Amino acid sequence: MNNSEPGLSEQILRIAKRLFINKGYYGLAMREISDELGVSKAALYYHFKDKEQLFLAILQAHLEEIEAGINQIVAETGSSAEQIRKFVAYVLSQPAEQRATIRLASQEIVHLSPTSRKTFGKNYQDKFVGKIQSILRAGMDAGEFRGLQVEVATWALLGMMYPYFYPTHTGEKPVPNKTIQEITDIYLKGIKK
Amino acid sequence: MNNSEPGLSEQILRIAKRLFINKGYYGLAMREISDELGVSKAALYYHFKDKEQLFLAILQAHLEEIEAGINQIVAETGSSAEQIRKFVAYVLSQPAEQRATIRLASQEIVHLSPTSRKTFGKNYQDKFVGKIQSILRAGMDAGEFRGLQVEVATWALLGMMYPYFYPTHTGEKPVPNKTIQEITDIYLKGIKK
DNA sequence: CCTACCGATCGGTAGG
DNA sequence: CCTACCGATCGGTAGG
Repeated sequence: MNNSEPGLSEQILRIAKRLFINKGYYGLAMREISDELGVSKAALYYHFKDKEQLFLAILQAHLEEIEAGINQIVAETGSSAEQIRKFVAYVLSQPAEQRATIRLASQEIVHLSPTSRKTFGKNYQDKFVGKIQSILRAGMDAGEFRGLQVEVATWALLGMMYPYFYPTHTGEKPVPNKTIQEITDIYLKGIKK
Repeated sequence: MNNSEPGLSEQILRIAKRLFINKGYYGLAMREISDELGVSKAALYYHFKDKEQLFLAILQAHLEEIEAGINQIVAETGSSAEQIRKFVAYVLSQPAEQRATIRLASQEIVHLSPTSRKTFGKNYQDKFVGKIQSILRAGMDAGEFRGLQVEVATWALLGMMYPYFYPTHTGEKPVPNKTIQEITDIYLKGIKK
């Protein structure tokens, strides 16, 4: 028999994601999640081994979403500059909570166990940062961009988007198109030959 | 009689700063600070009302240091582009711990009481973000930079430096001069007319 | 009475 | 999945 209900695991992930974003890893008690869901705290531990694994599941799901987005852009789009433009638009057009999840990851991984940190760090590099590096490297090889240190160029781009990953910065409102365009213009103008 | 000893208050601030950077606001127990200093935990509460006030004192001191640095640059330097160049060099040439303090502030203020958050937020704007805004606005008015949204241009600059505020990113090593130069080049090329 | 603390313990809460 | 709990540790404060 198919279960048409949302499934508690998914509900936990959804609520916990919102709460982790607003309160941080240590700032959120497991109790708050169960209370909002109207279940016991022990119920959370039935679906997730511990707090760390719940947190990682949230980050992992988000990482795979982003990876899919980037892969699609790279597959569909022509020039490296156009790929960068699409990438920035894609990320900054996400709802505030999705944007905040990227910040959550880079901000709170220090609080995880060395093993989890290493595993997630590798995924973060493979599915996200590395993809951007590849786009930039291709653009440099093609003579589209200047010959910069690829890592420096990568982090310059990610850094420019970072302020919009803070809920306090934009509130719950979407990033205006004009802002997205100006950010992209500054960056591309800055790295183009 | 002058007291030539360092003074416990200053020692607390120094140690706590390093620990807050590595463990975050909730991740650091007051006990850990007192243990490293070889004093009792109660001694901390003699010098600082509570954990929040200790944390704020650290951020406040750092903010005033940065403000002084920016003020000096603005006073000494000619063109807006040159001021930006000096500002980036000044911030990224700081030791890793100093760089990490800026990240600490923007990352952990959410965990403070609304009153503290508001007060510090105003100072952060007045002594740091607002100063950069002024430089960029002056550069735009003088026709040195393109006509961009000043806030967008400000956060693009701060964002580009942000990755170097993470200890994990550069380790304890200083930011290489070549990297500082490339970051500045990308940004200035991007906003110049 | 003051300063600069200490040893011990308070009420609550964390993850499990 | 729940009720009923645990070991430990948290920030903060008592008297002296």
